[in-house]
Amino acid sequence: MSTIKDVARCAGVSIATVSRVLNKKGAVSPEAENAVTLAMQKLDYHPNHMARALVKGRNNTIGVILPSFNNPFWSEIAQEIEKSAKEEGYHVLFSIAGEGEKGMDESISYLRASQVCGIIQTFSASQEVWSAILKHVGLPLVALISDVKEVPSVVSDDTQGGLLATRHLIAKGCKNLVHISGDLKLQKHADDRSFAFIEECRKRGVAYRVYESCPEKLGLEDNLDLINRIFYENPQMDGIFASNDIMATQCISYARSQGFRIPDDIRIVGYDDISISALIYPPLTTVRQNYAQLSKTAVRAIVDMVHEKTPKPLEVVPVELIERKTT
Amino acid sequence: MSTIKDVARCAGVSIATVSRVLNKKGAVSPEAENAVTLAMQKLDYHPNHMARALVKGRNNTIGVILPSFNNPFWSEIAQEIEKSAKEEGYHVLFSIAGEGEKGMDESISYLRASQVCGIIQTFSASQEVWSAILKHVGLPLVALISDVKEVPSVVSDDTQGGLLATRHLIAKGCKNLVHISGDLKLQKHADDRSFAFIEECRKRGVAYRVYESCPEKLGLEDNLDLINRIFYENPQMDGIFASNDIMATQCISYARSQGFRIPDDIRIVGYDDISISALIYPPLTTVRQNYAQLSKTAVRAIVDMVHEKTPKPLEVVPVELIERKTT
DNA sequence: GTGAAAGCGCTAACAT
DNA sequence: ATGTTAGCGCTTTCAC
Repeated sequence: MSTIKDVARCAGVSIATVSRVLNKKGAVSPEAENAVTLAMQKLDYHPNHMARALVKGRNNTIGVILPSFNNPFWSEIAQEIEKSAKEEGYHVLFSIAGEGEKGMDESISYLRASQVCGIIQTFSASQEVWSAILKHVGLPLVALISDVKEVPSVVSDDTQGGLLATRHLIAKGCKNLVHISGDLKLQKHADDRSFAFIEECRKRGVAYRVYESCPEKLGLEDNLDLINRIFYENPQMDGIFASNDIMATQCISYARSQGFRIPDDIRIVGYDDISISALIYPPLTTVRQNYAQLSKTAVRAIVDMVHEKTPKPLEVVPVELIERKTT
Repeated sequence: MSTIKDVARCAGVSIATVSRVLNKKGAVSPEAENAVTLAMQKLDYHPNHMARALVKGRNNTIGVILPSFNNPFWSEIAQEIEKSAKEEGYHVLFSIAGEGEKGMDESISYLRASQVCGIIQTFSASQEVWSAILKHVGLPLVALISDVKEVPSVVSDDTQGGLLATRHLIAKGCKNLVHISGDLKLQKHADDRSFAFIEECRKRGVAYRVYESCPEKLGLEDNLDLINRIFYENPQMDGIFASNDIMATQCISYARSQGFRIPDDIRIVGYDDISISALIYPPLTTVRQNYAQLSKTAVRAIVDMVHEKTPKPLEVVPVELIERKTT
């Protein structure tokens, strides 16, 4: 790998000049510039990010902590963050957090050691874990999806999402609703979907029941057990609001395998609108999270913080009900 | 952010000593070690990866180029690579390649500039593109999924996969098969699935037809057009072998929406076994690619190359037919 | 066992 | 307009 020195020698100039044309900073004569450009090509020169980051103390890289790539939801988020970051001239360094607090600590450690200039954190964690982390981050940090009091957060309008889903089900004539929530112990922003569901059912006098699932466990089998139980315990059930599309998909499969017709016997609405939701049969009615805007806002917030601007403490991104064929 | 200097000062030793305890290299007195450890904790010190990489000329980071996160297939690969790399003591830097040759060039540029010590490349590209790239990589490179002559490659046993799928369909009594292949112009290893399909049909005297799809386009709608056409042109069709699970899922949806019963009227087998395939209804019969072994082998190959060992030019990972309910 | 010093590839004053 | 030089934070000889 050739270095700036090689280029300088080859072009017959000093390294400072090379650096100047590299960064388009400072004045360089056309001849020199030409010589340098040529030399760079000839030597197939690629500037060393590390060295540059070292001297500038900055990386132009945003660290992103994800719980996993298992749920396509996170992949979509990852992809959009990458895109938004690129538009702002930043790179992205992903870290998949292992289980529990330790996993998250490791991720943060890694990202800090990599000198990222900010971290987007998507992992839901209890308040205590957050507090512990916040003590020693010393880096711009924003929470995406999960909402944390002490940190600028960007979330979907989950109350609205819950409302939209519930009202839609009721409007379609459902009288006996079941909601499958995420892990309510984590105090996630997503819990608002569940609260909205409950409140709306109460207000409208619709019978309802809430079941709590252990989410990020990817316990696909655990989910199945839960769904099994739900169907057993709720023979009257005519509508399900699942807190994510994977769960909704599993409900559809279970229902169909038991001979229920969808939407005639049971109506189902999901949450997220991951890309397969439109592909399955019947295509899933769901609440779409705006991945692009979610990601862009989070990236924007990091960039702001890097530039010493203080972003809004909470950004709420609108959601949208996508009516397809399961309702 | 505290540096090694701060730690040294705080511990009352030289930076060399700090470096020694940091790397557990060279002899350090217990007292000194203690003082340093304490100082590191007190200052919340995190060694700077960049600086370390700069001086060592190595990163312990493997670069991975992916076409997108859109198909869950790639997410699963990404996740497994991360896992395998961690086990080998490496980090992973993902780069999502944009469209075409330029996107790939940019990705490679970025990864090289980031001083990764090797690149795992999953993107299918034409032979010319590959040749152009190979000229100036100067870095351990391995091709995953896509098979490239000049580069150590790790692939699934796609011939076997195609055979398994085709035989299974025939064994179930199908007489009129359709295969939806990927983009055959790219000369991917995956094309072997198609060749195996064709050969087996010929050998067994089963009527067949092959349709080519433009894959990585995520043209979900394009896919739909194609499927539509396939059903229109093949009223006799009683079995489909799709080259990936997403496509298979779309076939199922289309078939069901047209009133076909699965598997009674049409049997469908997919390829990949992405995690949702087991969740949809009916659960998809498919050829499972062994993500874990695929990834581990690729990582292993990079590590070998870093250590100046030459890996096998081609590793073929077995596949497995997972029979579920669409056949 | 420990410290001083050189240098990894680069940028940013400071000279010229 | 261009070159010289001092570091960025770290590892690694080489003395002591």
